[in-house]
Amino acid sequence: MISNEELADLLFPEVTETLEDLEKRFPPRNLPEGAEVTRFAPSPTGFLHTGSLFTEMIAYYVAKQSHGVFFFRLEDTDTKRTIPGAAKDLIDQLREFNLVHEEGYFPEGDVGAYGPYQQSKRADIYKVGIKHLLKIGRAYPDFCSSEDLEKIRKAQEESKVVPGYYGIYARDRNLTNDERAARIKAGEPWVIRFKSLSDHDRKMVFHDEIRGDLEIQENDIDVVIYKSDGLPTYHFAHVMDDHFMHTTLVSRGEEWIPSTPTHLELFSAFGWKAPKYAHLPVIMKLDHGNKRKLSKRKDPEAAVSFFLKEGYPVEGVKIYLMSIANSNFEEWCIANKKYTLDGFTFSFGKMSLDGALFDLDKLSYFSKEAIAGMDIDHFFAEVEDYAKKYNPELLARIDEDPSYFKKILNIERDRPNPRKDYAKFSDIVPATRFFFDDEYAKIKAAGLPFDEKFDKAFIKEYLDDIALNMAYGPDEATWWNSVKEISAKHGFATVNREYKANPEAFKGNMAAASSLIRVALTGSKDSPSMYEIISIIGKDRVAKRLQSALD
RNA sequence: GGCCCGUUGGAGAAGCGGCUUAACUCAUAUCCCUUUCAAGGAUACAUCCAUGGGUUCGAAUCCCGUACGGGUCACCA
Repeated sequence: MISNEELADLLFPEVTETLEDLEKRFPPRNLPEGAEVTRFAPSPTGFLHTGSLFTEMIAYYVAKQSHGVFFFRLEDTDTKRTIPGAAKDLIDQLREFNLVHEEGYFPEGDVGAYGPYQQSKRADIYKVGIKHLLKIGRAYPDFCSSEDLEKIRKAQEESKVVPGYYGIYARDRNLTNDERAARIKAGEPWVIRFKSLSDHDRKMVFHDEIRGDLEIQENDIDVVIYKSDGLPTYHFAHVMDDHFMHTTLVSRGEEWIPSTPTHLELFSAFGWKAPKYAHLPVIMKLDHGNKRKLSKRKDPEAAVSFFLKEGYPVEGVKIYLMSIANSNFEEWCIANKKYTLDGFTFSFGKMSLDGALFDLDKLSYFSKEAIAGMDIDHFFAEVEDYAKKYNPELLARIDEDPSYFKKILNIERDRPNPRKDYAKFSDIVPATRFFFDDEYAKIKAAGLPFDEKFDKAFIKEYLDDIALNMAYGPDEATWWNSVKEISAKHGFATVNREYKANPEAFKGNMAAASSLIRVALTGSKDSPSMYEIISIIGKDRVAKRLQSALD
């Protein structure tokens, strides 16, 4: 009769380390009371999802505000789905968001004492745990092929019982060790399953930091914990890693709630204390009246790269996500008169339970606030950085004359209520075209939208007068007064009250007059402060545009 | 289908048995300011908290059923 120990040795002859050895290798962290150790543990299976960024950000802030540790672990146990380069992209994007970990996996190499931080490199560690479970009789080899499992599932469907590998359906659960040994020696392929002692008819309660006490049916399915490719499944890797990396709080998507009982049973089989759990709501999207998960395929905003490419300021995106995470955040911002994450304390208790709909309008609002809150040097640096990475057209414009461009960006910013017309950096390109003579020529060629009630000869006469005789400085009031004076000569009312009282007596009011100048200058009826525009473009070019507008 | 989670205006939400005539923010609309636009200021926008019962002197708030939405039942995470 073969014992559990002998069976374990037969399965893993190369494993000589014990759990105690691992405990020594990964001693407890020396952290102050109340410090949380959190992590972000994505799979390198694609781009960084907006929901992942949300999860990541929360884990990051929970660790930071408790003076704990935030680390990054690469969950690459699914070798089939792993995409080369995805891990690097993930981290590059986290860098852009200033949410990089100081401990964990990096493409250039791990940082930290609890690694490796890449699960595919932890196979020897997992084997120690598997062997331990084998020895204490809480795990066993299973020889079912995928066809066998399919057959079991079919039978269960027909008899309308809960599908899964459990109870009488767990075919190889009650094999004798002698049988197991014989089949292993015969070279049959196997996986290792966890022997669950739970009862499906019983309920267990666990505490969730967001949802409170959750009552869930126990999980009596014997889950696979060690795959035939020599790597563990998520369930097992999570338990081993978060134990030896001393994670105190696991924040993850709510899709993990149903498997938490399994994880908890795994922890207790080892005799370990489980971490706290916070199951986060998923960000949703409204689709034809129905809520659904933000989808990689259908929604561009599901990819974090979308925000980066469009040029949403990262602060704006983060502020927006925080406003979804904690409902009191916005009020905090208003009370503090600034839109920033600095100094705000995130709390799980203030999280809503169901998934928020992603709202681009609100993101735009926060992004405008974020941009308006930057000083001009910071703003310019951000725009330049964005242009270099994502927008060659914009970059070319900046490079033509950086100081000119900076002046353009600074229009109506130097004031208590700065202009808020840019929600994202890509908005800058169309909004600033007219400042460049080549672009202005194109706008003009397409036709300047002068008010049709004025005939061309009149407009020309008026604009010539303005070009030659208006004051180009030294301040806005002087300039505007001169414009009014000239306009009056051409029959415009300088006092709107007078115009309203007797519209027939005038060519129009100052709105109409200034509109002629604005259209000639910018090609549009809408623009920011004309005085600032004139100051930036300069007297000569302004005069030229005004005088040739009707050509 | 079983199990789990959820349901307050177009959106994010506050609310934790009487203080609610349901905060606050975005969006939308109107008005004001104004040389246009953006911003800013003001006002409007849920007769009611998915729904049906119940508990209570009193319910958005507690209990039960129903509906709807989401999640989960892999050698994926």
